[in-house]
Amino acid sequence: MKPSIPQGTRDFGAEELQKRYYITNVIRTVYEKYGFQPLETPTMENLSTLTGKYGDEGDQLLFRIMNQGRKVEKANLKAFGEKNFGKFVSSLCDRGLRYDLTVPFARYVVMNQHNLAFPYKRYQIQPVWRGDRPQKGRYREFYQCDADVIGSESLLNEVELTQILDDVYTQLGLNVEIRVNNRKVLIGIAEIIGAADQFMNITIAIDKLDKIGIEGVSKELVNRGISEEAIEKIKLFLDTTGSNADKIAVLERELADSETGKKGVEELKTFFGYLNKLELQQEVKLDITLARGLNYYTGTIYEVKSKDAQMGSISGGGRYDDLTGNFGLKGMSGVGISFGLDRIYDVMEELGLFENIATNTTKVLFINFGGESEDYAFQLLQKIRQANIAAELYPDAAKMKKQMKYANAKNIPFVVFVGAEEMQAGSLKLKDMESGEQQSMSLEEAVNKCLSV
RNA sequence: GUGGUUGUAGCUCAGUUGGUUAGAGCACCGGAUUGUGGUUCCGGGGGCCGUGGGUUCAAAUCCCAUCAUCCACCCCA
Repeated sequence: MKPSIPQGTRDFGAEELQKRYYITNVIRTVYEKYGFQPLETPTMENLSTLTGKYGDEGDQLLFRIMNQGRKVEKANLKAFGEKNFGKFVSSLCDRGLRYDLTVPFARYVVMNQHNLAFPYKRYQIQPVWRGDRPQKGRYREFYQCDADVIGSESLLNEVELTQILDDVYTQLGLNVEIRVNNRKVLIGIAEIIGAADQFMNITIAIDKLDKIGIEGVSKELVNRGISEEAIEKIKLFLDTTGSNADKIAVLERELADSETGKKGVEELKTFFGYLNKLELQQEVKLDITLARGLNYYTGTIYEVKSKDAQMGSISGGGRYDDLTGNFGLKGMSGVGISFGLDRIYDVMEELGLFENIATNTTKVLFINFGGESEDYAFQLLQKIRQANIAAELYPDAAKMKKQMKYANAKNIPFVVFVGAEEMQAGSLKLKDMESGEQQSMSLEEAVNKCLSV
């Protein structure tokens, strides 16, 4: 049998993991600096928790887990006979793999509402699964690094999440554009042009502006059944250029007749008002065409893209007013962001940003000469580890060449020889593998030398 | 879900109009070198040519199917 792994999944070796840990450590540290606390939830959730939260498209991408044992009796054989396989499969599955971290978080909040201190700020770094066709920057199993605040409507939360985005990407050495918009503004636009019921169709179409241009968007809108008159009005909004303040001024003027729109504009003004008093490293841009985000977003929405690499969004997020409402807890507004670890990794790899990352490996390899010297080296090994130095003794008295090659392959900077001479003298011989220099010294001297690197 | 790309050694890839025993580089193993690696030199092991079927005297090469892969669309991190 040829070994293989499922489509869209990957193994991560030592080198990749070191880099991935580096990224998540930066994110975790920043999250904690802003007062977020960790949470982990199960890999699988009940399907009733997951379905209906991500739109039809999302539901189709959910990985379902087939029932086992007698539970297969629940299978809807009638649906199978009618070739309604979607329904048939659903009748066979009660659970699924988590599709994101936000919905499990909402479920957790509702289940633990009496024990949590609100506003509750949690971060969560775990894999999620989507039954998408894999391609560049898209995997079926990938890590999200989420932070959410729930139980507070203050826009200060939005501001702080933006600071977190800025802080993390600056620390990682990435040059990004943080795009911000507000769903209420989008709803306002839909109202003003007299197509409030077409809100989703409109946002999906205008979201593609930077990809297919204004003509492409017009065509898309026509296809989605929007009237010519409405499309002309939409174009007025899409043409808006200039600074964030300029754009807000235009929105304020044009959306004066929409209550929801006005609210959205107010929120943007407050948000940018705070933001302008901060010194951020990355560019934060109001983008009226930004519409992405899952179904549940209702206010501010975020999206982050690398300026130097071609890659979809590497972070996303937004405010959702009623995520916990589905689970019976009303009036809980939340806002959150998510870093896409795998895409950030791909971008950093492409830009060569990992070159300066110190990879932790064994610092010292003891060459094994067998017999008494093996025993002696083993004792020294214990002492060097007590000094908190990562060290290992080659477990077999293999040929010197083989042991040295092992040190090279693992990028071990120091090799220690303890043979008959050294045992006699009570010393050891330390070799610097990079320079090739070696000298006899005491254990203490060797420890100091290793610690100095 | 739709469209396309590519599947040959552990890895990256050659392989002519179908024609002897399918190659190279890197990696691996052994030797030159029994207490010193990276460089060099010599030697060696490794392949159901993705899988199944078909055409042919003859298939890595042509045809069909299937699986996998990467890319684009859709959607998203």
